[in-house]
Amino acid sequence: MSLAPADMLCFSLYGAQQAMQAAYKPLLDPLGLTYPQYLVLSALWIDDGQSVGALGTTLGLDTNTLTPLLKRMQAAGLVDRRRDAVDERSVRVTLTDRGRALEAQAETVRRGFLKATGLSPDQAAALRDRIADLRATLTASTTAPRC
Amino acid sequence: MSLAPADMLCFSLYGAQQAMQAAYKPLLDPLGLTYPQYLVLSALWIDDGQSVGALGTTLGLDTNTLTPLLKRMQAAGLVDRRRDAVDERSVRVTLTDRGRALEAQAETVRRGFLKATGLSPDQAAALRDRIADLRATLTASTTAPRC
DNA sequence: TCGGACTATATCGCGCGCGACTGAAACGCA
DNA sequence: TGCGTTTCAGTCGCGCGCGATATAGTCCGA
Repeated sequence: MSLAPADMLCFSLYGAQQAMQAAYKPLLDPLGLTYPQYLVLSALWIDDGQSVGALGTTLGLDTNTLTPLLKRMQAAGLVDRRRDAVDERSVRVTLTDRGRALEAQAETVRRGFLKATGLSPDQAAALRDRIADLRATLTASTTAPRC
Repeated sequence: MSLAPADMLCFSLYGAQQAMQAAYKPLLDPLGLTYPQYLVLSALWIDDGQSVGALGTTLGLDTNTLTPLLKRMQAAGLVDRRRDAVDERSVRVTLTDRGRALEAQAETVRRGFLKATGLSPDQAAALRDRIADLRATLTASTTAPRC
C-alpha cells in the first residue's frame, strides 16, 4: 500500500536538488562559493545594492538565513552591508570589486552546469518552467489553504 | 550578460524543493515528523530491518546525516537500532509499533501533497520521471566527470 | 507631538546535508 | 594464523533553512 521513495514526486525533487548542488560544487569550489552564495551574487549582478528583504523576496529566503549568509560573504570580501541613510531600518547589500569580478566566471559555471544536465538549452528552459509552475502551485496552496 | 535566479533551471529546482517541504509541513507536523524522517519511514514500510547503509543508498544520504537522524527517530520511539548479530559492523533499523502504525496515515499525507501540486496522478508521475532523469544525469556527470 | 502599530533586520535554537576523519569488525591472502 | 585491506557506522565541524522571538526605526492617527 505504501510507495517507495523512488516512486514519489517529492523524492525526485529532493534528490535532484541535492544532485544539482553536488554538480555545482566542482564549479563553485574554485571560486570559494557555496550554492546559496552564488545565488546571492547572481541576484546582485542583475541589480546591485538591493536590501536584505529584496534579496529575500528574490531568493525565497528570510533574514534568519540571509543575515548570517551575507555576513559570511562580507567576511569573504564579496559584498558590503550598509544601513540605508534614508531608512535606517533597511540594509543595502552591494558588491565589492571582488564580488563584481566573479561575474566574469559565471558564464563558465553556467555552461558547466548545463553540460552536466545533459539537456539542450531549450529542454532546460522547458523543464525549468514546469518546475517553476510546480513551485508556484505548491507555494499558493501552502500560503492560502482555504477556498 | 548574467541570468536572474528566476531564469535558472537550478533555482527552480532549489525553490521547488523548499516549496515541497513547506507543503509537507502541515501534513507531517501533526504526526511529529520532519520530511527526511517521513522518507525513512517510507523506506522502512516497504522493507523493514534495513541496514543504515542500505537506507543511505535508497535515500541518497550518508551515515553522517543518517546516524543522528535515526537517533532522533529512535528517541521519538519510531524505530529501533540494533547491531546485526551476524555482522557486528552493520546496524539494523526496524520499525517500532508506533512507527508501523503511522503507515495508516501515509495515504492521507500522499493525497494532501498531490492535491497541493495541482497535478493529476499521471502528470505527477510524468514530471517525477523527468526530474528523476535529470537527477540521474547530474549524478552520473558528477561522479564520473572524465570521458 | 506622542504613543501604538507596522516594518526591516537581527538573533537563537534545532534539524538537516556533507566533507573529513575515527574506530571497530570482517575479509583475504601470504 | 596473522596482518594489511576493506567495509560499516559513528563523530565533528560548518553552512544552510526556518520557526520563534527581539530590537530598532518609521509611520500614522488622536
